[in-house]
Amino acid sequence: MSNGRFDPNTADRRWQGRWEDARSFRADSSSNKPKTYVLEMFPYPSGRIHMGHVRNYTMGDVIARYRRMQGYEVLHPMGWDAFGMPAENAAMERKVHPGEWTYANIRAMREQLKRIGFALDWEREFATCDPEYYGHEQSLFLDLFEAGLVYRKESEVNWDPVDRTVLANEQVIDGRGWRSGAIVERRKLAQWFLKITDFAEELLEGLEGLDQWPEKVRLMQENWIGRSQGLQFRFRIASPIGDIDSLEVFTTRPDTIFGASFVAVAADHPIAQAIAAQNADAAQFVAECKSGGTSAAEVETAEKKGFKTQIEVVHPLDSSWRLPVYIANFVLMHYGTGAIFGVPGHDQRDFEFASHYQLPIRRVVAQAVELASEPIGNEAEASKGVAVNSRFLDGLTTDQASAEVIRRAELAGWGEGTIQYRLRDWGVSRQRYWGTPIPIVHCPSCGAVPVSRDDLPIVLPEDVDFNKPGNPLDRHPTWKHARCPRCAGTATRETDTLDTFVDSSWYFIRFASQPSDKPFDKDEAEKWLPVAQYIGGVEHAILHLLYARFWTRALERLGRISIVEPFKGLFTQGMVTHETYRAGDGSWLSPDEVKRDGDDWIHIENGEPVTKGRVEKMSKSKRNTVDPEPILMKYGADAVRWFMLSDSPPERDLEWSEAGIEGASRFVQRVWRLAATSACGDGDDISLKRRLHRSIAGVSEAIENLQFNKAVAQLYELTTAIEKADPSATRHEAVRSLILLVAPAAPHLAEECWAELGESAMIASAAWPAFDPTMLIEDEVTLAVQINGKLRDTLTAPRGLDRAAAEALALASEKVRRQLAGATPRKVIVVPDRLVNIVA
RNA sequence: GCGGACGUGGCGGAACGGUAGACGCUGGGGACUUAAAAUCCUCUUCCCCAAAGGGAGUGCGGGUUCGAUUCCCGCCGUCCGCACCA
Repeated sequence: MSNGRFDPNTADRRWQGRWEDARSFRADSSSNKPKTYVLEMFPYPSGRIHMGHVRNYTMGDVIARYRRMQGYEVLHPMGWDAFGMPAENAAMERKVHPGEWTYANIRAMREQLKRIGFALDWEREFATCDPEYYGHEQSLFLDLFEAGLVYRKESEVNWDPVDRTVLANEQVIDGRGWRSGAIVERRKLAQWFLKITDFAEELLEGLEGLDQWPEKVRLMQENWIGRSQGLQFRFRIASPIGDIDSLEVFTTRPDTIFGASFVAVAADHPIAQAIAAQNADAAQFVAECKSGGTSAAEVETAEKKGFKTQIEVVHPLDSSWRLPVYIANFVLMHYGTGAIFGVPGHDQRDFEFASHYQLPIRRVVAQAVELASEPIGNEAEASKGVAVNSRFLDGLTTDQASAEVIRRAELAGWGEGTIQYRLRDWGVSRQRYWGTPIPIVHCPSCGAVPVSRDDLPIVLPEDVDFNKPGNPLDRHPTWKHARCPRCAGTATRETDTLDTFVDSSWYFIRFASQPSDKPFDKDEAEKWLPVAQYIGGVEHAILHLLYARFWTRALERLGRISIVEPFKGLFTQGMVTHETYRAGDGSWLSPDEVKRDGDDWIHIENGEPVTKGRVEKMSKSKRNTVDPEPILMKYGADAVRWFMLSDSPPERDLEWSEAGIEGASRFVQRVWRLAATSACGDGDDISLKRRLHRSIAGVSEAIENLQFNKAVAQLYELTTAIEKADPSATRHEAVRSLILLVAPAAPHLAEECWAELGESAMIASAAWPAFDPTMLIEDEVTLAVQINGKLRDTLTAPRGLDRAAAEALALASEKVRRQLAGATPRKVIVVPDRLVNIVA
């Protein structure tokens, strides 16, 4: 065993078995050690682990193992985000039950994860499709329901008339259903919503405290919540239609109120609907607006169009001033009040609309009062300035004028200063089978009634048929028939299931505490929460993270938990990428279908030339994926883990390459050789000792800052230094320390080396090495000598040399004397122990 | 359109305002070997030069500074998020 190569094929399994037997990574909530919670975003059980998972979980594992070695009790769990559409698709395609398919995938992926040797507490594993988990979720839903945070409202969905199913936006391709190819309709269905908007302000303010989150993610959430302050006010309709006698609008620029030329409402605004009911032309225009696409390109190019109604409204600050009302295609029903007043001079959309319909374009804001009569050019001026042509507002700044208009509106009662959010309530209804059933019963006399808690979990029926279109829950022969929990009359179960984002909004709490009689125990959960370090992809920067933050705050409001932010530290890792290859006919080729031929690439099968494309995210469609499993078989877990941490900074993309994994594998063997050949020598090697302590400090710092690529580089340097050193007691000690430093990233190798060095305990329970700060200070330093900022020489000098001595030393340099050629320096800058800059 | 990030050798990337290119990959040369693999040594930013040495250089143009990859201003390019948000 003490010579030859490290053999991961036997070693990996052996140590994984030892860890499992010793329950090395079980998180003990009764431990006296300080606790920490390391979590990676749990995977969807698609059936196979991909490189993105490997990278994500390797990073988390390094943190978890590093913390454990530092003496923390670490919670590092794993589970499965197991509900969702792919299981239903598989059911349709392969005639397997979604549950059967999902659990088979979980078994396969669990084995794959175990093969990589992650320090996970598998005793806490669960899947969100376990009735136990979603039963608790149903009870939490009822908690929110009782707290008034759940409501039902009509909402539009994408409806596939052939498959008779609701489609997600991503399933609508060019206006057609992805499977049926049928033209998708917009249908209104009564759906359940969670009042996330109640928390808009808190969720926004809370971002400020998240100083261990990437700035980018905080900004994305901030923009998503989209707070804007302004005036909400009512126009009186000159001639009321039916019982509608006023029209409410929202503006962020009340200061431009005297620049109004028109008022416009969205096509689905009640006023537009009322008019369309009486006027065929209006009805046609409304229909046209609804059929327009919402893609970025279409929106960009869509012309601003309107339908002029017969209605006029009265200007709130001048009762003799009438404004025409249009139905306009660019006004959105879901923002503000679904109606606007148009100020063409100072809003680009309004400008385009007014130009089209020859409406007045007035200047009411100028950069200076003197410029009041400057005409508006060929685009709107949205910038702030001073009010002009605005009666009593003239001369006030934009902010002052806005405040004044709000003051008058509130005084006179026709409007009030308000805050609008872009954030909308969270629609959680999904017309699908494979999800958490919404625990509600619809009773003809009592309405929507929550299920009795004694009946939880409401379990999905097993005997479902995916061969017919529509929601299997809805057409199941018996499942939906129920008794009303209130009046015991005949009633119908809700057949919608919850959005899978609900499942992932509290799983991190369940990991921390999993009693069987309730979703979690407050005290137990709070031993671990909040998650100290959460790691996942940026694709979840908005929705998942916002929903989880909301859910946690909602539970806090209900007194169920006393934390408000679930994730203290967040890290978003980059993607794993690979080169792409295309055959002559443009079809994508996978990496194992091509080979190198000098500087070119050829198709192995037929020898034809292959075009090498861009490096892109690994994806099935580009066929540039690399399956981790054969790589793990060939190189072992540690080489793969090591490669995942090397080279690229973790927040950036990592390009997979054969050469890269080879390099990682070489390093694993180098460390093994050092351990296998190290002997207890005699004597101190002070320079190696310094090098070692610098490495311990450097690697620790790099891991703390999640700069794994830097930790890796430092370990390479240390390894080289040890290899080059002569045998000594220091060298043997350095090898021991190296093994400890390498352990979080390459744990199997580390265990094997540790045993080889004669240790009887596992390195999994060893302590992280400490460094001696005095060892970081060198007694000789290299002084850079510059002339006018250009490097001319480097000198070795004792540390702590004073300025005069350093200057003298520099001026004595042969190279400096030659460069100066007798000239007298005008000035000399000395940075002690670093450099001397001679200004000539 | 709005918001943000990034731009350094052949490649991935390092560099408290202070020796640019650590470390890895690739490539060249060499050692060991019958040979190969493995391993080890060595070179590898560009230009001039036999060498010693010199010059240029962190997307482009300016600025601040004794000194700028780093700070400031203005461009160019790439990528990401949001998007008719009133």
